[in-house]
Amino acid sequence: MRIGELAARTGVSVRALRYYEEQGLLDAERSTGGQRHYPENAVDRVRLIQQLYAAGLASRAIVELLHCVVDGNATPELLARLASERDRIDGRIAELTGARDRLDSVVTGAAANLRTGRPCPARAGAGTTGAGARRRETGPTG
Amino acid sequence: MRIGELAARTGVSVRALRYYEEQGLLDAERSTGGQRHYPENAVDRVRLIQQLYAAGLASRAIVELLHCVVDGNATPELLARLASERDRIDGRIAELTGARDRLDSVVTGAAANLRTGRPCPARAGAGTTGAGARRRETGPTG
DNA sequence: CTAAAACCTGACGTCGACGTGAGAGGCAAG
DNA sequence: CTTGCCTCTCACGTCGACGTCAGGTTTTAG
Repeated sequence: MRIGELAARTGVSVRALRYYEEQGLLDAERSTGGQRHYPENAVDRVRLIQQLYAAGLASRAIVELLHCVVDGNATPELLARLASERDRIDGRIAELTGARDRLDSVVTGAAANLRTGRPCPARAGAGTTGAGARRRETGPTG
Repeated sequence: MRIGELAARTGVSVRALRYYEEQGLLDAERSTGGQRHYPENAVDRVRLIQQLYAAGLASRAIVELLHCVVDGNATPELLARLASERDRIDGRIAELTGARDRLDSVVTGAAANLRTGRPCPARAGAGTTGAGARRRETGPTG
């Protein structure tokens, strides 16, 4: 298929597909006219790339990973890097979970305020869920 | 405390603290000489800001959230936005979890390759998918 | 054939959270 | 006073994954 169809089927832009090729993430055969032609499995490949990008991996890391997946070239160093990437993702998940809980407590508290008509619980003293909402602004203007 | 101490105690750069002020996330009293002075609770404030940044919230969203937390101004619209941010974080967590599992299977499979000396399992069963849409390619060991 | 898509290669623009360097001023100590 | 560190305000630089515009070519439809 040509680049437009691949873009449509994967949901990524044509520009992005060219960018992937530029980064060595995706290769294509060329027609006599110079147009790119992709095999069916390019769809899955692009989806994998997207997933890895979404995970926060840089294109350079993805390139190496793909070399492993596609060419079967895996060195212990690469594996170590990928494992470390994995751990970083784990860390991010933990961060996000913490932040989500925090945000949750803020939202919950604020919603309660709307109902009670009182100022934010942060001022009243600590969080409703106790998720670290002790943002006691013992400060300036009231 | 002055900006250098706040930076040291929070682990963020001086530049970042000035940036937060520029974005309306953090305010400071000024000495006659124009230097910023922060109260103790600024430490917690900065940590909250960092956590929200880490969660992927943009400074604009954080500003509004802080207005809620600090000033007690929460509109239903703001709450809806924050709730939607929360859901986005949830989505990100799901994305990351999926990507991590995927990465995991690649690493595990590649490690198995190193031991067996065989090419990547992606090739062995590649057929149409190439990059492996199926995460069943994980090796026997774990 | 023509016209219209779709595609091509550059190459500059974007956005966000700062980094970094310049040049000048504040602040405590001697 | 001077020294020396910290701080101030611009204001341009960065990095990554593209967006977008320009100008030309290939493919497809009629």
